[in-house]
Amino acid sequence: MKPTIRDVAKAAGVSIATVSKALNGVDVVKAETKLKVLAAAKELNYVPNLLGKQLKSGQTNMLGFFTNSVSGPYFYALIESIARTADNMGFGLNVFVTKRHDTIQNYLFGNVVDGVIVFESRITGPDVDMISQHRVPAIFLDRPMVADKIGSITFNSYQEAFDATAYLISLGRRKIAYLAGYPDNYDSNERQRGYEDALKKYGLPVNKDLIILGLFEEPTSYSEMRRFISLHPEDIPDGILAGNDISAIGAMRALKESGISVPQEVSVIGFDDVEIAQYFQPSLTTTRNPIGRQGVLAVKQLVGMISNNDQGQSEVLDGQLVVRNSTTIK
Amino acid sequence: MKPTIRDVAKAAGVSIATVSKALNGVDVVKAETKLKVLAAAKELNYVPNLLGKQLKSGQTNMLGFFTNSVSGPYFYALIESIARTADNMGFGLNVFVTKRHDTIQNYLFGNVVDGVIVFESRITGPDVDMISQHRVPAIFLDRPMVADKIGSITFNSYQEAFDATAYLISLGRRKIAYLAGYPDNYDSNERQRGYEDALKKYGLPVNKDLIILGLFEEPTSYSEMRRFISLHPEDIPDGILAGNDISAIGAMRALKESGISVPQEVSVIGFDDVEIAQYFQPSLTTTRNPIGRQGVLAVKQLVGMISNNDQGQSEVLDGQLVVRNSTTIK
DNA sequence: TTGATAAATGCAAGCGGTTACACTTGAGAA
DNA sequence: TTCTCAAGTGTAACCGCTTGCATTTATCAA
Repeated sequence: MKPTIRDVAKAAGVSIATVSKALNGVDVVKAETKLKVLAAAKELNYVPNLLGKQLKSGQTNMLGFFTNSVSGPYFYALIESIARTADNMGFGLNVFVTKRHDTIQNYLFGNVVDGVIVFESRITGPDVDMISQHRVPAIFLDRPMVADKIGSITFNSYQEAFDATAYLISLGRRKIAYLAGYPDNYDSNERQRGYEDALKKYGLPVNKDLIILGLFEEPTSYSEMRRFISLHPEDIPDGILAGNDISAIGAMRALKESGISVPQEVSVIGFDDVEIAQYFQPSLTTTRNPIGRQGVLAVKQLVGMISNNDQGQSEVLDGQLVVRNSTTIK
Repeated sequence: MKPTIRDVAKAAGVSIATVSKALNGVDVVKAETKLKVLAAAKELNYVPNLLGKQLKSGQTNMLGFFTNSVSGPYFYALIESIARTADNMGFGLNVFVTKRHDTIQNYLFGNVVDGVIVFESRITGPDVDMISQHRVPAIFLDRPMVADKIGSITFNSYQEAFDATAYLISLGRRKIAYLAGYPDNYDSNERQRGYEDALKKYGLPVNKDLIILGLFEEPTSYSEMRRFISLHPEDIPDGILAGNDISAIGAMRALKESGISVPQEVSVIGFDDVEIAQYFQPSLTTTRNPIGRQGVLAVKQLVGMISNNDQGQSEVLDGQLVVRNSTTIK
């Protein structure tokens, strides 16, 4: 059986209280005793049961990451930075990809994490109320939000889309499509809003037929793009603003297969600047979103709320257009 | 304060034992009482503290995933399938990306997970002994391994590399380079062994100069490939077996920049068939490794060990060559 | 009505730790 | 020698839950 603190106490010939103090560096134990305890612990390969510790202390030193998906390069860049930062700050990371709402609740409020990072559209209003009520510090990544012990780190999607669209227009593109993401996704909608406002600003018509539903995924973007091309063979746009990079890649594949040249006939812009964007042929013009920074800031703000009782705040990160070879002047 | 089982008991006018039984479906409680308890629990927004539960029951219903990296498309495909399968089987997932060895030990043996999936070269012999001793069920993904309550799910890297190399030879390629991964990585070494054995089998020389260190990463593969080209401009290989897909992509980028055509002058084969391989231009010939299946099987075997006391076993998955446009006959 | 039996419920121990507080010990002062 | 006090150690309560077993209540036959 796994040794407990009692086994160590017995082996060292002291009480469990002394073992606890010796092991946790509470410096009231005599140096000699401490050595005895340490030796006994090592001898038995003792590793403390964290559950006992956590139950007693009310802290788990664990962060939760709740998400509805973990697929796509955006997410792995995000998880990477969250996991690494959490580790650096002395926290472990729990990743929950469940779709079951009751499971989410159980983990969210089951004292299994000290705080949560949320990218999960199924966590809605009532849940947020519960989060407040249970006083679980939370950071939202998929929408701006601020309340007691609740904050957010989001991108400036509206402005980025506005600028990217304006850039396409400056290249002489006049018929620009938007490849939308999930219908109720905040970023996708903000990007669409920025796209439409830019069109208006420069006197171009806003045409709902040019909104294509790519759902942030390659296959969908590819097939919807193909469908669009076959439906309007004479009426191809000369610019595409894709909801994210992988979506842009799907669109470009469809264009290529239809013999339409990128960037000459159609210029394409993505979002995020995920790793593959620069390696792709043609390399992708995109808005670089500081994904890694989003993860870092999320963890830092969260840990601040947990450890220093900080207030939550809504931070908005600016992206930056990176011009590569998928866009050119018309 | 967060309500506890005592609060619910008080509100429902019963004992905590009854609350526990009512809430956990132990069907000895009277229907009427159960209703009262459920109502009180809902009224108070009661969510049980999982730590108490876990400490008492000795089960956490959590799986741990220990890895040294989470970057690259291989890992996110893996995490995705692990997380999803774990969820389907009623387990949560803890992801540990820490480099700190003592942290690994604390989490690994701190009763915070019921079993672990390991892709982490820093977990070596002594740790494995500890794992056995602490009786933590474990699955290794980065090396074959079998012992009591320890199993593995790996790829048939040797055979896959042998076949891929043989395929390049069948296309008339005679000077084939191997773009190696991490030096002490099992898969990378197995692939190299298969590559070398195929060369020997078909009477081609094995030349250590043709082993290029790509480290499984795009930038390294790109720069090492460039370096190779500039050092031996007259002596470019006509085939490249890359340690993984992203590495192949790096090599192709370098070749393209040097004006060397793929697949005509140099044919390139990757490993894994990650999502991007099919979308890339030229689309990548590669060995499809069932990454998703690796994750699924890992979780299933692990849960079998946890719940049914199954024996650990070493499962080896076969890959399959997928021919696309990065290879052609010479 | 009473007793036997079954159905519900409650008491209390215990999971493995931490920690307030009480206790023991020994050194130095009176 | 006796007292005081600091240093070191130990006792026991507690964190929130589950569960074996004792106890209470309900049911029904005699």
